[in-house]
Amino acid sequence: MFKVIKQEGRARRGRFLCAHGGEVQTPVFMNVGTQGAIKGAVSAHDLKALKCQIELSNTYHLHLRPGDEVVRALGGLHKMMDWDGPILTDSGGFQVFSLAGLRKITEEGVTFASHVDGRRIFMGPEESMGIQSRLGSDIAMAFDECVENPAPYDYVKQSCERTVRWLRRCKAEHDRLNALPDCVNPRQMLFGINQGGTYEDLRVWSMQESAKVDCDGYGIGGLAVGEETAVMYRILDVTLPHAPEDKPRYLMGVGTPSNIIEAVWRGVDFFDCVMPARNARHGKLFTWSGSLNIKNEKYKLDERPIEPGCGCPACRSFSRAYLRHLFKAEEMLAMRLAVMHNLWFYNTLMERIRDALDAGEYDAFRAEYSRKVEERI
RNA sequence: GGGAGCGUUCCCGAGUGGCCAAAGGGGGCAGACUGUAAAUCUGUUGUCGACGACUUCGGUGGUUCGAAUCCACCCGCUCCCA
Repeated sequence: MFKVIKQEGRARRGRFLCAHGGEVQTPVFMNVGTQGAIKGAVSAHDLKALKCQIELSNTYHLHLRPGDEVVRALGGLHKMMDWDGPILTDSGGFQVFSLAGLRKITEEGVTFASHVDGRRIFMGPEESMGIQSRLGSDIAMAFDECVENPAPYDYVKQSCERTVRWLRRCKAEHDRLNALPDCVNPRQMLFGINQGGTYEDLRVWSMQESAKVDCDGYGIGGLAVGEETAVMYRILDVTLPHAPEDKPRYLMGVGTPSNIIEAVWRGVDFFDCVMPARNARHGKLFTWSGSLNIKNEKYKLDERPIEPGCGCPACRSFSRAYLRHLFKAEEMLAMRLAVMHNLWFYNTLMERIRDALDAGEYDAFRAEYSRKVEERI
């Protein structure tokens, strides 16, 4: 399923096999399409043109709309959105965090007030697995609690212990569902999730316990939720040595280009983040020499592409000045082009990370770009 | 020709004696955004040698301790009747 083909320090260059789309080259960035579409009017077909290897969707959102039974009736998520590559579904654990004002947590699971219509919905490990099974994704994420930061030690301890108990329930239910004769995707895999906030002992414990459950990969959750970047890196430093070597590690929801470069260095293989798409919608675009706000007045007459030499659909044809105009005029095309640029940038970033690892020059790559991509141009 | 209104800072538009450099939108300028309740949110937007000062509410003159607010005339615009 997963094979590390080259290693430099803790950084890994690998290959991962999925039911759909064949081999995934890692390190990889998964492009986020929460509701089965990338926000900004970008389709699965566009993702292909943007060098996307894996798409990510959300259990909670698709359960609310259109409903996982509807998706199943439509032949599963791949068929519905016409994407034949791998799909990872997030379990809804992040919504336990982001919809904090609208939920209640017990050992059984979490009761949410739907943000769509306010109705009560219950989701526990079994429910999340059931929904993800009906969606037919290639990778299901375990149902966890993404704890806010900061949070007291005692709460984080009890929460991450419960997340481990939930993982065992997820695993049992996942195996049962995959064996059913009418399973949408019987080759669906399951990733466990490490939690523990900013407490190193809890992180290590969580990783060790999760590793005892036979998962296809392990997510590192609950990071980049307000803590200092240095704290996130330290958690990766102390936690990843306890993750199984032969399974992929997925740093959930992270992050900036620099975060990714640094996390790869610490042994992470999978990433996802709303940042490239959301920032693009808001006019912040990434380049190899830093980020820029295309809405700024200084681009009014700038006839250069966002990034000279970039091969994305926006840069191949359009100027900064035109893109700025489209943003100012609130044309949909502005967001679409901007999102495509940022996703292309992220997917290209991963490509270059892989190339550097293949060449055994990752340390040099990291030294050159980790700081540079954070600058403001 | 007769009658009734209106003119506010880039725009629209509140304000009808002091608490008004003047509400609220829009527009402009800038910032934030990390497993997406986000095409969202925040700041700022008269000038300056700036915890104070100066200029501004069509124009001019007046009343008043004090005027965007009251009075007179003038300019411009709108509507109704002829």
